[in-house]
Amino acid sequence: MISKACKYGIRATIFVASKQAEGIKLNIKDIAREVDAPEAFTAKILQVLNKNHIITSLKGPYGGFFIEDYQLEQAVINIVKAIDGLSVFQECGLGLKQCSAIHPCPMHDQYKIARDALLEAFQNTTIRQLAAQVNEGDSYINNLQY
Amino acid sequence: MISKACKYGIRATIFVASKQAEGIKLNIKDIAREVDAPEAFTAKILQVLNKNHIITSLKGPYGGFFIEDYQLEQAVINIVKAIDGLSVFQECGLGLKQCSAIHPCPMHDQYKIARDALLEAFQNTTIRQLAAQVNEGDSYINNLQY
DNA sequence: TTTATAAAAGACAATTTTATCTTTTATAGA
DNA sequence: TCTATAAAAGATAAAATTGTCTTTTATAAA
Repeated sequence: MISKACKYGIRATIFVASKQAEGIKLNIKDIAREVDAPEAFTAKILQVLNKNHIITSLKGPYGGFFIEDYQLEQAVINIVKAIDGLSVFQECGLGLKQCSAIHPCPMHDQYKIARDALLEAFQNTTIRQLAAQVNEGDSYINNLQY
Repeated sequence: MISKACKYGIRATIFVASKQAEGIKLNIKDIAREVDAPEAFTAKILQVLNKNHIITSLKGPYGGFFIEDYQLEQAVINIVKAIDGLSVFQECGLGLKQCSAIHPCPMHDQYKIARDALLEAFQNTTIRQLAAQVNEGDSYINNLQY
């Protein structure tokens, strides 16, 4: 569906966003711990997110990751775009290289409904909205430990 | 979303199903060529499909793959189940190990809509329906060559 | 300017998925 | 029974994804 890297990236972004009000910078270790993702791998992903202006980073002491106001308004699809690309939202459900209304695979219509629902989910949701949910305690970005 | 193996498997099954009326058996080479999939890999996938009673195979001369009447009525989700398992239809969109109404990820509701649409697509479609579409020339299981 | 800190960059390793090749087994017909 | 045929099974290989470790670069404060 969406790569693990991308899922880690979204969770990390939401976490950073959820701390924006506090005006602090977060380091890799804290982010990885919070979202339950491998630290070094998370570092690589955060690098990509910074390069794509999803979040912002600053090196050195008192450095770390944070998110700027305008970045909070971005739709989550931009995170997917930065890490996985947009192909999930375009590809054929049965793997045909070209699949469209004029040369459809047998599942084209039904699959398109699901794929468009996915697109809508990621397109119509901003990072700010997700962070707010977490801050209000309505949802979570980490795993329950049992 | 769904593995390449699974997509090959669905296309192969539809092809075999589309030839049912002719009462012939198809060999690996012909199936692989038709659905534009690597031959040896397709062989492995057909093996799994046979084991899971999605299609039927017979060894030896005049052998090959075919589909029986009762197998045509199966929903495509059974192919996915045989090859990838059902986790796509259950997993969290952000990769949480447990994500449900009581411990939701921030995208739970929107993602569930897409995931359920996907489930519906695969659950409410039978192999017979897809084969019929192909036979009527309304859709395709191979790539256009350009 | 020096030192400590934290991310960036680069090299590498493990795992999973995709793909191929060889040998074995089943089966039909001569 | 022998032979030819086609799938099954098994062993590998290649590629992609996930994950780790080390070195370099930027920056803030003393």
